[in-house]
Amino acid sequence: MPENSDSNQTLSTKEKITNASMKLFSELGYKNASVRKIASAVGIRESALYNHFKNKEDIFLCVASEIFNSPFNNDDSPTLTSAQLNNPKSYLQKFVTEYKLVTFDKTQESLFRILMIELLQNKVLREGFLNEFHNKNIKVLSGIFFTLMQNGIVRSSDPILMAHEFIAPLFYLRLHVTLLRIDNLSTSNLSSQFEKHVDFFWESIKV
Amino acid sequence: MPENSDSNQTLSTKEKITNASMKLFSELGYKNASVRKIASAVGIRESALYNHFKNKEDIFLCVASEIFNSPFNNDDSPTLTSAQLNNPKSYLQKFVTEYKLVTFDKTQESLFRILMIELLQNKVLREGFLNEFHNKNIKVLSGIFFTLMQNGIVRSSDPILMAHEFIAPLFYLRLHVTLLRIDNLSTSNLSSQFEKHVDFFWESIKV
DNA sequence: AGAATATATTAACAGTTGTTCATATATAAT
DNA sequence: ATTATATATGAACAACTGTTAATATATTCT
Repeated sequence: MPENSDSNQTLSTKEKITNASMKLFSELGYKNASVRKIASAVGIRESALYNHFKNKEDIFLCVASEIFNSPFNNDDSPTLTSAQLNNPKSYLQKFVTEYKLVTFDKTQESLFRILMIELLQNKVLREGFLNEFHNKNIKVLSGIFFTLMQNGIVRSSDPILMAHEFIAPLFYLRLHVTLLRIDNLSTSNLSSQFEKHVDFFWESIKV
Repeated sequence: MPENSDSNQTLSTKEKITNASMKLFSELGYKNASVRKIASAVGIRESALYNHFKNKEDIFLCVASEIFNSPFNNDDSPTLTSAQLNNPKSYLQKFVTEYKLVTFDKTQESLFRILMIELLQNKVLREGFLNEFHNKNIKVLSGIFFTLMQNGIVRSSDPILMAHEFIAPLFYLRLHVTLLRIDNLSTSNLSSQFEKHVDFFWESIKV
């Protein structure tokens, strides 16, 4: 039996629930997204939810589990190839392009909203944020900057500090975009700032 | 009649309510901080709250109004004195010291938590964040960078971009500290990063 | 002193919450 | 076709929500 999750029609009830929950959690937060709201968004009664999930928290965990396995973390090669060593700025540009893509992707935006809404109230999300979002990025980037420093391509400094300085404006930008989009405000000004950041940063570290 | 708000004893009931509410809102968020929890934290019944505030939202607005009139925004002279022109790095250091102070201040931390918890769900807070937190800082800083550029003290670039690059790591750092402190984790590593940011940034822009 | 005002309490309200149960209706397996 | 399984429904539950009303107790004013 075809259990597709793609187009529209042949979605299993369980998938419909997670989709509707993702939307409602990202708009209302955990507490305000009641099981009745979720159920009616799916088109069933609230008691029917319990045939697919143990309870409300189970639904949330199912949605939240998607937050940290972004496409972002997988295809990032943690080591520099010699080709990338020859053009380090373009490597940073590629990183930022990916980051920008995630920022403007609809699904990733919903997940990011959930993360930000519940970040201060949910320990699991906090740990995921620090480990998967922050530390993983810092580790990858600081490794790259370390190599670049050793080869005399960028100025000598603390690689971890440099990674922090590189990632922080991207995160800040992503949050900014997310906030504007909630109120349907234009983000065209911010869109180009991703690339400008790379330019500025490269000017800051190139030797 | 002495209506002090300082030490401990002679707090008016209204002040007790706002204090308890600030604590509960910052720990639980708006929805989870019920009027009964607030009342019992003060030591009265929930109905007595309505002698001091119109409703729950009124309490929240009273607390939230403190978020954006931080000591931070007032004594910041928006123009550079000639003395500051002679030592521009120390001006940035002063800015960051202030930012760091606010980050580790207990009251400001509670208010920042409330802001971050409700940011994505409360339009007023979103607007306050963008206007009072972001735009005001960008305006002050970009003005300074503009002057420094004109005097050939820092490298030529977009002053607004430069302000963004300067403020983003500070915000990211503040969020990071806030998250760690929720779980009573050590922030000693991060504490020194504020100063390191100034050093790194100054190296990035000095001509 | 007594009158007036401010602030507290108890009780109740209507609505919402997450969850469970018995039961009905589809779908699949034999 | 009959049985078994998965999934839906409607009703109910206890707990909690913000808020109001009637009433009691302090505090302040004259």
